Amino acid sequence: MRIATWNINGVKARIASLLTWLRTAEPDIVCLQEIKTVDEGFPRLEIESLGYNVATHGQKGFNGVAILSKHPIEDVSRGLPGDPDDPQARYIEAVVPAGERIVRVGGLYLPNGNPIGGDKFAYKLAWLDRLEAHARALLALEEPLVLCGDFNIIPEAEDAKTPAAWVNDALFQPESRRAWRRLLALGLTDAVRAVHPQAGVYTFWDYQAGAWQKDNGIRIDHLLLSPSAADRLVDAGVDRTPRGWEKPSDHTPAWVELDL
DNA sequence: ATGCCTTGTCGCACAAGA
Repeated sequence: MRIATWNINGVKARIASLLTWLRTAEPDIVCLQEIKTVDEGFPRLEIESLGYNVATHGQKGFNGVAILSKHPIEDVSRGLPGDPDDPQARYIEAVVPAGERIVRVGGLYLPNGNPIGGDKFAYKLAWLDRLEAHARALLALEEPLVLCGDFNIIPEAEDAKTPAAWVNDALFQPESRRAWRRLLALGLTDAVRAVHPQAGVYTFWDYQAGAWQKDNGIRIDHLLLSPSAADRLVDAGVDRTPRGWEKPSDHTPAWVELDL
């Protein structure tokens, strides 16, 4: 069972690349972020024609998340618990049956949080508090769980080509990184870090200033595993190929293979 | 120090991204 996460920066602008990648990478489950469309605008039929089920949590113009799965998608919930008045579409969760077992998948698009010290940074930290509380509740279920998506957090200096450039950015603030470590302290495993502990594994390269050509990247898209999912961890990694295509997203997919 | 690109929007510039 291969589960991937990809911030595609606009599903309508990226549909051809998405279909190509689905055909070649053949992931079982994909969490998408920044679909940037309402549910009615999501290119559902084209994706379903490749054998995927689709669940979306869209929003006009910004944000928006989705889950694609070759297996049935059950018990879908939309929105991160903890603030029913939060209008931003940044979280979707579902249960996917996998043979004798199930896997619970939470797809998330964490707020960017810039500039630091403002309302947006406070929203990011509050969102992280809500995520920690929800993760704690999910871990109590003792299920195979994958919490994945665009966390907008650079966990450590080795997760950036030029960490000094990020010291005043919300993605690399001590508060953001502390919240990340609190998630790990709950018992969640950073799958890509577990398989690739070395520096230089990136998932995002800015469109500007030739960042991709210089490999001036950061690792901000992550897959966190519950203990029972981590027990079944076979492999994990980052698929850099779509970042090199024409009209790419600035993010590229990260993935995990579980023996479910 | 700033913009560098890219997307979507009741567009013809701007917000938001990271």
